[in-house]
Amino acid sequence: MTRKAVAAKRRAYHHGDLKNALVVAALELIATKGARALSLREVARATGVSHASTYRHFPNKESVLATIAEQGFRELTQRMHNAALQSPSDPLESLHRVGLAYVTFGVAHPHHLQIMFGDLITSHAAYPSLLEASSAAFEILASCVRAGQKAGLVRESEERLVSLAAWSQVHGLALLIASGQIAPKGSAPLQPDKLADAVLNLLQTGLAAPRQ
Amino acid sequence: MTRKAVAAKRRAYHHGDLKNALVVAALELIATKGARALSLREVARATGVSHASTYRHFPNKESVLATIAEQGFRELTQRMHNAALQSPSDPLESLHRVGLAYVTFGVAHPHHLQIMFGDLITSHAAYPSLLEASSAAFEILASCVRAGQKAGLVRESEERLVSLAAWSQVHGLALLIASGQIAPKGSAPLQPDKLADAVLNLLQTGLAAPRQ
DNA sequence: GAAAGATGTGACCACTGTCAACATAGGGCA
DNA sequence: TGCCCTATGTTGACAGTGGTCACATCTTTC
Repeated sequence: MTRKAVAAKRRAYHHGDLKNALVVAALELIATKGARALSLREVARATGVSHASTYRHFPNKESVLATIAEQGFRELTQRMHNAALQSPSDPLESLHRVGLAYVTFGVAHPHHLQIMFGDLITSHAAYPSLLEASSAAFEILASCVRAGQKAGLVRESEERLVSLAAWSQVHGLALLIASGQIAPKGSAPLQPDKLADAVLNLLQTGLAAPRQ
Repeated sequence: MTRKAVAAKRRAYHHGDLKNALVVAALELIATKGARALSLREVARATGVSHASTYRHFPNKESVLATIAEQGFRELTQRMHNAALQSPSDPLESLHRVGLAYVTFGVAHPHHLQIMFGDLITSHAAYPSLLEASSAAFEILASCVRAGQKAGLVRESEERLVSLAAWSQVHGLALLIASGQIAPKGSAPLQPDKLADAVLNLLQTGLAAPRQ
């Protein structure tokens, strides 16, 4: 039997690698109907499998959400990493690009963001690999800050504080945009990326007016 | 019959003002078991009332959450308002205090924050009074920014952008703290308010190192 | 080829949000 | 006073959910 035939057989075997199939189906449903509306039974139905089979691959619903969150963090990390690479010689520019990448991700995948940061997952600590994935994302940003400090371009306060400030800035912006909580008064709907660009500039230079 | 007696009678009538009682019970449950775990039936049980009675006062579960979110925004507004009043002559200081108040609220009521900004409420637009309450909160911050600009202490970019930057900064920080997503590597658990203080200072002065 | 283990299934449980039919208490009107 | 109407609360039902269990079926291994 050729390797291909074996693979085909394994695929046919009671349903192929169900675990992945389930996650994929879940992602699809989430993208259309939102994270909160997700039901394991519907995922199973969409995959053409009985609802109980899910429990052969995940201990419970939360753990499939954790898997999805983890994937989200990994993609986010990837995007931020790529962004940082684009201007290796200019840490401030890197920081800016990384922030943009974060916001862009959030705008593109608002539901994913909800799973990653909402309260659907009771305790992230219960999923070590999830924790690790989210740390990796944070680490990208932190390393940009460190590089900037080494180059004398970023303020010399404790690195963790500076990173945290940058993180919460982009995090807050992404969430506000993703949850549609923007533009209180009737105003031209600014493009998210222009908005992010402007806010990130302010993050760099500060809100206070420059002293004359 | 005195007005008091009438009120007392109305209170006794079939259960007093159930609507409020339900909201109070819901808040209590949320504070202990989290927003996601809330069930209308449990709320009814805690109030000592049949499970369907809720539907005499709210069209559905989401609308009781919307009521709670609205209350949250009103309290948040109150807190920010008080904070701003504490240093009426110094807009930058006001801004700082308002930000602190926001974060403090989030730390004190993380579950409330989830209801206000999470995806439990599908569309805020469906609840005009909720929308109004959240705008009021934002408006406090915006007015601080305006005052600062008038005094020449805050950067003269478009006011909405500056407000948005400030908003997303405190919002992001509050959410990160509230969701326990802080301090990636084993490190001294900084006090949330000290953290907020430092981050808000950075917001004022910017991340970039001052030019020599 | 048989035993052992992994994977999928159907029946079942307790629970939920929501609805419709019914019960009851009070306010307004004769 | 007595009666009806309406607002409020109750009971019972329905469909859908997360989760568990004993059982069936396929694969691997010896």
